[in-house]
Amino acid sequence: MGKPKMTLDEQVAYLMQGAEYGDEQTKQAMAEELRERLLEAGKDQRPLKVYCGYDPTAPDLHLGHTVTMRKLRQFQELGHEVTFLIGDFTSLVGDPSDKDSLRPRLTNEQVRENAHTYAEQAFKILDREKTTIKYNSEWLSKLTFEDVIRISANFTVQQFLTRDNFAKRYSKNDPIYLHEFFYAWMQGYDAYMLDADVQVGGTDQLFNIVTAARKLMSTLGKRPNIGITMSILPGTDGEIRMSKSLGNDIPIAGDPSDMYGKVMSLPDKAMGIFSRLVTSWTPIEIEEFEAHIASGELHPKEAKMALAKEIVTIYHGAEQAARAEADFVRVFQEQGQPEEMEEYQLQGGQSVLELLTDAGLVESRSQARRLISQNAVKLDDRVLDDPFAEFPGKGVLRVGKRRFIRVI
RNA sequence: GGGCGGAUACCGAAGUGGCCAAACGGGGCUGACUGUAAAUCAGCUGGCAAACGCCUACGGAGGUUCGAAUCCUUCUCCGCCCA
Repeated sequence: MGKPKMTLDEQVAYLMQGAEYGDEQTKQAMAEELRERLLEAGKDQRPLKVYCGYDPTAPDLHLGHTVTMRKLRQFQELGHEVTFLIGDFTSLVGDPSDKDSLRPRLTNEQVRENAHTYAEQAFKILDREKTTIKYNSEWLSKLTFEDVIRISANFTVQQFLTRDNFAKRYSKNDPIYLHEFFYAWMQGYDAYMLDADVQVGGTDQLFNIVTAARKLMSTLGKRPNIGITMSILPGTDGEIRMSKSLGNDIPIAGDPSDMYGKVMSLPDKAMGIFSRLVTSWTPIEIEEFEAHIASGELHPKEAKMALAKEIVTIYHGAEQAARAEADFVRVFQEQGQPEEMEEYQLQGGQSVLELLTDAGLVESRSQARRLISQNAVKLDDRVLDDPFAEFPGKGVLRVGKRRFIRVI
């Protein structure tokens, strides 16, 4: 993979990068266990089996979704076997941390379709050739009630209540549904069926991976998997978990310039975590990156530009990334306009408001009015402040900071 | 099975008959400043309408009232207590 051979310790550092367990001891323990497993695998000349489960209900992928994919990718680079598990069965239950768990049940077709979208995006990061895609309904749907009871008898309610998410809700008298316990249960069973050496997930999966899965695996006579739980990527506000519904996400399918711009709008303090979670930089490179910023050698703006370029490159390629950067410089540093933009064919007699709506630059006429009254609409640097005036003519129309269209 | 409490906009959370498209905080957007950073300041944040306004919206369905997020009935869901 073009990466120089790493020593065992370097590998451990690389693979543990961005992992977070809430306490240092668990982290040390997991790192140590990973080290041993890597050593052993090396001796036996076998790759580790690594997997991460994905819920096929989220169709619009953003950078936050890619954190675990990056981690899988790193394992691939080091020659390990990766399974991209679609939780088609699990998604019927819904993750306890997911408030939206009452959403309508997806049809098999929708699941397949979402899974496909997911995988396609994932292959911008993962090596397609080295990735196995599986669906957990393959084994979960075959379990009998008897199987479930028998396995469940190895768990106590108290064990489940150690999960922070449950413990909190329990003490707050918020509902905890019985079936939610089975989310962790099923995840453990997946790990068992996949013979997983390593399971990757977000920190919100800590319990599922580290407690439930390990317990279930050892109960059923397998070696417990090692959990790599990744820090949660914050959104563009730099604080709160990236999420589409919070509006602070950076979609990965969108326009390269927009993506570049969104990264640039991150608070400086978020650069570290972004570099660790969503770039392909090595721990050493990241260390240098941060050291240079800290020492003042690298201006934070330059640093962020490098970060933005790196991230855009991953999804759109070097050429597009360079173009996005050039656009950014032109538009925001030199007050110019992007090199390329969509075009809109002017029709005679349209008002400013009509044009904005028709060109799809706004979500509603009300929003368009608001923007106009906020002086956010400009045609070639001239503010258009009357929504009902006839649209003046050809030129570059700009709405807010980043929406451009060429009116022809 | 019984008693009590609860369900509010993107999220959290006020509001207990008109002044409620709904306080406040977060998030988002816009403008100023700037490095599309932080900090700060100002504004906006359901839809339609040139406008008067109109429509949709406080879990669902009915009802009382000139008028309901607010009162009543009922249904769904949740929590607590008792059994």
